[in-house]
Amino acid sequence: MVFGLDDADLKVMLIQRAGAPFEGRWALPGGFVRPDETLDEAARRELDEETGLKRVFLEQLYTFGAIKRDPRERVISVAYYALCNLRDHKVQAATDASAAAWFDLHKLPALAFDHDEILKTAVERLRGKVRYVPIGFELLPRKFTLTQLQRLYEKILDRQLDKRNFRKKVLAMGILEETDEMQQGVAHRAARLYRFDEPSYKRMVKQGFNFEL
Amino acid sequence: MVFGLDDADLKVMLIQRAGAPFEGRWALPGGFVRPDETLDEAARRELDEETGLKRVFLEQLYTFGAIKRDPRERVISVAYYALCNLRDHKVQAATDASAAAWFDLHKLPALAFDHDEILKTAVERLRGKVRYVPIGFELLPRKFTLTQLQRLYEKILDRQLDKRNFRKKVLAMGILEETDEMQQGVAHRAARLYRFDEPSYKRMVKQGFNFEL
DNA sequence: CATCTTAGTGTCGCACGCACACCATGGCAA
DNA sequence: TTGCCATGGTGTGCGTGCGACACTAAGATG
Repeated sequence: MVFGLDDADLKVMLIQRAGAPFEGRWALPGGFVRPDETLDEAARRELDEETGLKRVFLEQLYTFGAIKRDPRERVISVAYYALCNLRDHKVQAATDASAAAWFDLHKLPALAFDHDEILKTAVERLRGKVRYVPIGFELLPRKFTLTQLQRLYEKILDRQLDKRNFRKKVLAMGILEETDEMQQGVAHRAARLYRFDEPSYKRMVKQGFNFEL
Repeated sequence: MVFGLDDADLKVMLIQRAGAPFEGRWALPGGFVRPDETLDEAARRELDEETGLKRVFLEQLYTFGAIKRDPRERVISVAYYALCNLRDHKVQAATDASAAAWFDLHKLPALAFDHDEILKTAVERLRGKVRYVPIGFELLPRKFTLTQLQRLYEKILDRQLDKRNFRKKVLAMGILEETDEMQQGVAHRAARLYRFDEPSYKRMVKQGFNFEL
């Protein structure tokens, strides 16, 4: 699964199946593992082939092994999910002619196979993980405003957060680096841009720091 | 992996390999998935076959897919872990003559294949999960004392906890049911036995309750 | 220059987490 | 029977972090 943040909304990329079974239905991108590659490598290769994305966050989710998942034959799927932002990474449609599109998580079509279940598992994982691991930053451009960050967390957690408390907390963690750049081209007061300070985050984790939002 | 609590220590069950490769080395129990069973079913069947355990907590952990994990051929392993207590469930050695034994997590031999890595992943998961999901109770007998519960958490989290604060917190959650039974056959004041109140825990979760220790 | 939109900032009360020490109980041995 | 020993069981006070809450600042636009 590829999750992306499109200014306002959290979206997932689906591709439309060209052949049977489930012809015309939307499905999660995927493919088969080759004998000479690890699962991680296979996931990265498929991601690249179907979306052109490289060097994004990618993590194994869960392995689905129901017997009749695929009506043709027994298939076991090791699901992975990736996070990216749609600004820095232009996502190209898959090269093999099948249609690809971003879908808002609240407006999903019926999916092929057991992909509804897989997607649901991924959203739960994302929702659980985003609170105590700073993976949310993967969805934002490298430089972002605090308001963007807050909107992101509001989307994922599905509830409103208080602006002052949010800023206070996230700044107090000391994992954001203030840049001297400001937002450009907005029709109101420009906000300051921040950067996620990964090295100092990692240093702090080693000393027992616990990210939590 | 099968984790068990043996009064004092958290242990894992290993079996000694009878044949090549890694003959004589200790390894995690496991086996192959059959065409007519799901992954969960396969995990349960193997667990039963190798330890006689039924109806215990069992959960998928992670899928390991490095290329040369098994020197013979490409094998992808979907790892599961189970929790049980060694009092209520008598664990019998595997029927197929291979030796089985419990090992303290701090005194492990070198394991076959990449089983060290798998086990390490499981311990991390257990350590992370035990704090916000009440799976710790799976390792205790159905009725247990608060001190037993505390010892368990101290083992898993690997640090000392304050008795008064621990009791206060865990009792305040309202997920423990006080029984009218007392500990038997101890050479000091007997402690009261408690039971994990799963129905009321589930009810509370539905209303937004968050277990956390 | 008025208006509009978002940026950015501080306080206070409360609840929770943590540190901390003593009496109760019951078995056992002298 | 009595003393001893080991563990069970209990409350308070302090500090910190969390959540609720509203107004001024800046910059673009017409």
